[in-house]
Amino acid sequence: VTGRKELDLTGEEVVHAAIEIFEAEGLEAVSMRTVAARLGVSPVPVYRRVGNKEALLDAMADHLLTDVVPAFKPTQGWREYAIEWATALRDRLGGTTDAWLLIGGRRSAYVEASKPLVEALQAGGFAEDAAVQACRLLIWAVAGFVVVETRRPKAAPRPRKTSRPGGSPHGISDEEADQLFMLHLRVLVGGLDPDEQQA
Amino acid sequence: VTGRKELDLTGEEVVHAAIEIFEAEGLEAVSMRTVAARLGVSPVPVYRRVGNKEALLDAMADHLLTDVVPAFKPTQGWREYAIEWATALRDRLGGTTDAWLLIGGRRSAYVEASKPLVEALQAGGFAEDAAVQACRLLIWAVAGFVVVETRRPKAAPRPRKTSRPGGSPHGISDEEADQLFMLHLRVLVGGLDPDEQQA
DNA sequence: ACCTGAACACCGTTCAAGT
DNA sequence: ACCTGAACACCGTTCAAGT
Repeated sequence: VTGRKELDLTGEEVVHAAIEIFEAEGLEAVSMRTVAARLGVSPVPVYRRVGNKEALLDAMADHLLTDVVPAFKPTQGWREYAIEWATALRDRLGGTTDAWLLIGGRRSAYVEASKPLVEALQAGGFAEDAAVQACRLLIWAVAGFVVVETRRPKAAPRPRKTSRPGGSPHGISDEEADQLFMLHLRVLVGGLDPDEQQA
Repeated sequence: VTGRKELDLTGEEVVHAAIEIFEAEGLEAVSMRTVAARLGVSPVPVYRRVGNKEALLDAMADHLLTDVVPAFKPTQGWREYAIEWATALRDRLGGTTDAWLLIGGRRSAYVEASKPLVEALQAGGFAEDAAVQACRLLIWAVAGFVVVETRRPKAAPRPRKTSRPGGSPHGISDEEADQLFMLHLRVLVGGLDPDEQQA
């Protein structure tokens, strides 16, 4: 076996520090320099552990979706579990102000969280590919809700035109959005059928 | 009437220049400085027209969703139109590499594009609030697809770990994703009903 | 070997002149 | 009035010393 060098700074620690900054101050406060500063080192060791900022964001996205979905209890039906699963995912992504910025375009981040749902669907009679497809549909539903409904934090420093006419005539409130999300899930889950070959 | 000063640089021109850079080189190439340079001026006039970068991105998002959806032809049913509408929106958002970055969190950008669909749904028997809700569901479906399936451009400069195990065991191909998007729309549209009070 | 300090080429934004 | 040049406080990233 090769000897493992003893390091006082691990990649884990770097990601952890980045997540702390992210949860406290939002994604734009996360920089290679602020992460390094929080760890009390220069930027160089951070680069040595995580490679570059893109890789750090990848790792943060993975971390964010670790252990978020509930376990599948065989006593419950797959439809019930699918709704629980999607709601847990939404709560996680909607809970942090700009989690969607971190998660968008990083399909691989969903892989771990998907596994219990895919298994539950297979237990419910879905073929493997159909289960994967159904899971993807639910991911889209969650991601769409989060990306559209999560407002980005603002600073409002110099608005040239105070209010555009027609600014939000078709808006809905937060509680309505919540109920509507549940409706979306019910329509989607209700429309899925293990016995129907899809796509 | 107050006299209108004659200007050789308008807010329109600024947004147009920004959109050109965005479509050619992606969102990260759009900076107040690159936009100014393309217009042959210093950053200051750009700030004078659009306020700040956040406001420029808002205007770009509005611009991106202008005139993208087809008109509703009364000969067609609302279900058919809803699918056409969502597909047009998806093509627009998926066509530019990181349009979702621009569109995420900016609910107001969807308002104009939503109007024809809301009208079509009302013509199909939906009450106004039910039509707005159904439209929102479709926006989520489109946004979710785009935000998850659109890969971000990469540079791959210094990957510390070449491949994580379990990288994408549950991935699907692009064509599958397209067909799956259509399935998503059919399930969603099929589940909508003007006569059912929802939410 | 691994760190720090300094540097390079950028950002968003604003200030003090210039015309 | 509106521009430009320069500046401030940041970025991501890398280089040349230092230990």
